[in-house]
Amino acid sequence: MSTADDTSGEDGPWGEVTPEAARRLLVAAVDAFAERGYHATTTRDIAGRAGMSPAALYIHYKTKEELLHRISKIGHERALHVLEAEADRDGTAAERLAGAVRSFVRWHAERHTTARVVQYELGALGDEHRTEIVALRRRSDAVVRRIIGEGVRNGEFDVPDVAGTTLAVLSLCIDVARWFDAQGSRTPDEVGDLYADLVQRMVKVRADGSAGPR
Amino acid sequence: MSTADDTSGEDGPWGEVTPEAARRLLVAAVDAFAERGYHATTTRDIAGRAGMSPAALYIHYKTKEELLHRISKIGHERALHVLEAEADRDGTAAERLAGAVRSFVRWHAERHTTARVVQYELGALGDEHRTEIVALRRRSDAVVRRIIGEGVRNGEFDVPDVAGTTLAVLSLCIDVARWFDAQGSRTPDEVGDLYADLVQRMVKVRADGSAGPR
DNA sequence: CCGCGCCCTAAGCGCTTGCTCAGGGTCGGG
DNA sequence: CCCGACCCTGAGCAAGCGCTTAGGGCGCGG
Repeated sequence: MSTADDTSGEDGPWGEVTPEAARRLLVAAVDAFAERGYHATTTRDIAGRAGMSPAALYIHYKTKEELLHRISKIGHERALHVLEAEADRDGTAAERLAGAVRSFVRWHAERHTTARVVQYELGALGDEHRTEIVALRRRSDAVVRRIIGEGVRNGEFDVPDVAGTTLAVLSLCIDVARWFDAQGSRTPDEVGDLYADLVQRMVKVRADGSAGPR
Repeated sequence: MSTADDTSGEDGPWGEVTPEAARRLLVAAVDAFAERGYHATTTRDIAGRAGMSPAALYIHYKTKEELLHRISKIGHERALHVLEAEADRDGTAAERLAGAVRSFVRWHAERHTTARVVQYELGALGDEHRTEIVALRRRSDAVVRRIIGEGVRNGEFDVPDVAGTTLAVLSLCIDVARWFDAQGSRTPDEVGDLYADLVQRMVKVRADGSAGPR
């Protein structure tokens, strides 16, 4: 019946999708795409979950791919917003990195249904739509890279390969969407705290004075 | 410890697929599944890449899903073998963990086409086939957990949450298959070294005597 | 009451899908 | 020469796909 989507702290993740019927279709599409994948989901399935006939979908969306694009764009924007909000706070680089990882991971765990579509189904987008989304992802990368770079510059962090470590941190967070199980024993908060700690350890200078590898 | 177990070479990992035509079909399927995804790949596409007619596929495989199963099973077995070989070496827990991560990551980068199919398309397997594969994945988890647990017990590692950290380490390695780009600037060896170092930092005790989080 | 616009549906079109099947090359043993 | 055995193909079937179109139900100004 209901999905894990209604546990959000905001009044509604898809509140900005304006005609109510269009929103119902979009939420149904998120569930279906997350469960079966984009290509294995039929327009009849989406419409059925929204309580409509297959034809109703095409009143609100031009194609099935446009639905995916809307989901992917809004999802990426939300995730990027979460990341930027933490990155723009005051505090040490370590505090901001921990906050960013914690919030970003929590978002991917809480909203793992959406996140799975957003992360898994990039390849199903058309060419122009995909390049638009890839630009959003590059901004996420830039946010994390900036924090790590600042930490390195002011001596908080010891990171020989900033670009590679940024990639690894983002990869770690994003992959939460793949394995997180709402029925499992870990809450999104717990995973966020665990990951924030692990990432801290990856970047912080070590008191024993050992330099980086090589 | 076996000497002639080298899996390198161009046709490398699929040597055990015995009729040559069946192997050609399987390699074609790996490429197609990795490029477009299982559900977006047609049997005509696979057969075409192998230089055969669509009907030829069904002489060697009963269904398209059986092809995916064969790929997924062999891929998981190879990856697990790589992991276990490093875990069974002599040395400290830190050395074995670093070796396991380095080899596992290198495998996912070098063979990222196969790895992508293996990791992305689990959900497209039938029920019995999927449970069989999930059992293999649990064994990978057990291997890493054992090393980390040993390091904790003998004081090499400081890991408050062994199960969670194991999950994170495996997630980090596996996700390499998603983002690794053969045309990119990083070689599989470089990524393996980088990741082995990052994982070391995640688990090793810190000389400044700080305890874990909380 | 009518008539118009807004949403929606029943029906179905053209095409592709996974898969089947009767038959055709080729080759070694009689 | 014929013979199955072995692999493979051309043609195609039933089902399902994304998407379209003609029209129905309903609220509302007149």
